[in-house]
Amino acid sequence: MAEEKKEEQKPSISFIEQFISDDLKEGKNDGRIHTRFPPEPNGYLHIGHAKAICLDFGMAQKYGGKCNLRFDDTNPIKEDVEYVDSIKEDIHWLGFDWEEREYYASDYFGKLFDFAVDLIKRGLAYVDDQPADIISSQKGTPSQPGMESPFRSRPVKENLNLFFRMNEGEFEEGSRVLRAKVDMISPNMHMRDPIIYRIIKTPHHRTENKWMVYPMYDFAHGQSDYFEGITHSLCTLEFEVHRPLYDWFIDQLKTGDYRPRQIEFNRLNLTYTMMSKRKLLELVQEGKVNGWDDPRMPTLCGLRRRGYTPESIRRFVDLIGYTKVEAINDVSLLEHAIREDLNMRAPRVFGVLNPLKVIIRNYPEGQIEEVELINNPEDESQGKRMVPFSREVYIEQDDFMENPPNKFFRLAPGMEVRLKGAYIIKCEGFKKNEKTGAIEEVYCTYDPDTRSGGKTSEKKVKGTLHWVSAEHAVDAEVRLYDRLFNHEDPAGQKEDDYRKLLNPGSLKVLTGCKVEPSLAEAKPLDKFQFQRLGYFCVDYDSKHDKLIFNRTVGLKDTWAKVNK
RNA sequence: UGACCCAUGGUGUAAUUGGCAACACGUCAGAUUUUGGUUCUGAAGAGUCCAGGUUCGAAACCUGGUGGGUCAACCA
Repeated sequence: MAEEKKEEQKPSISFIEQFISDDLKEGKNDGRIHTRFPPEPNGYLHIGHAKAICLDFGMAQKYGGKCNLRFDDTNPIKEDVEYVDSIKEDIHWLGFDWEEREYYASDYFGKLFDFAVDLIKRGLAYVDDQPADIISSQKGTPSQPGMESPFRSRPVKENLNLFFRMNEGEFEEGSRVLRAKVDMISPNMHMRDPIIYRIIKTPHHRTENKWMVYPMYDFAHGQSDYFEGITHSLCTLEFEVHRPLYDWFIDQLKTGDYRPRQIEFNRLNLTYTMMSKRKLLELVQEGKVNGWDDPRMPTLCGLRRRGYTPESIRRFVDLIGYTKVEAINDVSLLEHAIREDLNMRAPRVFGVLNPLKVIIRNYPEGQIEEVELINNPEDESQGKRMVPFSREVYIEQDDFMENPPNKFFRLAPGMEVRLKGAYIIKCEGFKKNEKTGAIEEVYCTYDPDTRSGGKTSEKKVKGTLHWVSAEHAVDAEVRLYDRLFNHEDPAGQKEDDYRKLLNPGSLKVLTGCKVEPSLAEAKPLDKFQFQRLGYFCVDYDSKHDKLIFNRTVGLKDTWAKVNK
């Protein structure tokens, strides 16, 4: 029949992918695509980097090209192998691989030095003896042109001599720099005779003491791309104004038609957190969080420890897209991505965070039944498990109210609920601490005919609770995480110290939680859904006799919403 | 007294390149449910920053505004 079939929504591609596929169609670079991910090894990767990684590796993958990993290690003062290792680990964890193409800007120090010498010889670079503040003031401002350095027309021979001696270690750090001779009155500040080499005597983590002069990032980055045959240099928006300078360098360097094409895209920003490496480092150093992998951190290692999967992060990145608009993405979209993933994968278990003892008075003392529970209703292949049931069980404190409001489908005096997978129980009474008002125990009876799966288990009740048999329960610590900052955009608040915006309640540690016995052997990073509560992940600190769970994210809770 | 970039529901993105503004998240209803989860159905919410212009037709092209961002490290 002529059924009007819905037009399959063609997945739209980003403007970057559009450029790439156009270039490919036009046969540029012999139809080759080669990208690179160029981190500086001076900190841990965060989810913002994940956005770049997914693009760099993703485009190469999709169009049959390659993606290099290149460490932009041009500043030995800030960089360290510790970071090199963590960066490699995080990229692999995310699901990408650079094969044997692990490069370093420091691999090109020789070539870069030769290029600098070449520029000097061609009268396109000179040694400036002035101190930093003078050079800086001569640069002018964005709205005022700069002034030429008195050393700008120094003879080639003298420049050469000085530059070599700079590298011999003959001069103090800061006493001289090498500058490219471009244009001091350019409206683009980056073109005003940028410094391209400076003296640094701190040993480099890879080249050690071989060099006394180091190229600036701007003098290393574009050329490194060129040396590696990169076709598409994808980077974030703030490098847009650097592009003319990179082009200028490549113009001096290139011998044929080939040149990398730089395309800029927007950074990833997330509500209630920040991506500034410097500020994240401060949070770590000042003990505001417990290390780079604190589950509240937006770092990849933090998210990993929190229980996020690489799939969920890739999915999230895919959802937010790449544009030139500076955007702030709602964390709820990230949370949606991890829920969506874990819903399919995480086995369901019973865990009681704030235990309240229920005594089933008509259940035989000493009797234990094993009840069968489905591990994951979304995935039959995950099978079933047996969970012990007995006369005394723990339920959640929130699941009992002495004076319940309307539509409270849980336990209250005279009300019936099902203990999931077991029986329907009815509340006959409770013990209350008269001083504190705390409910200490709840007394119930059960209906033996209502066992789940049994013939008469058709009986309907409004509420179903999770539970853990008191005698079989395993103790656990549970760490509940909330947003790190109270403000949606803590980094955007210019005046205020971002530390004042920290959420004091971002970590709550619960002890004495009760979880079902099947969890006793859970290993770090194992993920579960604590039924009716959320997704939880075993922490690295967890031990066989001291289980620790991190809450990745709560389940959607419409009851909490109406109850507000 | 500058240069460059940007502007589409609350948020993030689309709109096959000039042809009925769509999707996701979020929100709100309802159905299903032995998870107040999931799933399913539906709804509200922008007329595309503003003003002109080109065109039969503009979110898109042009001009001028407005608003936001980036650029003045011997950082990357």
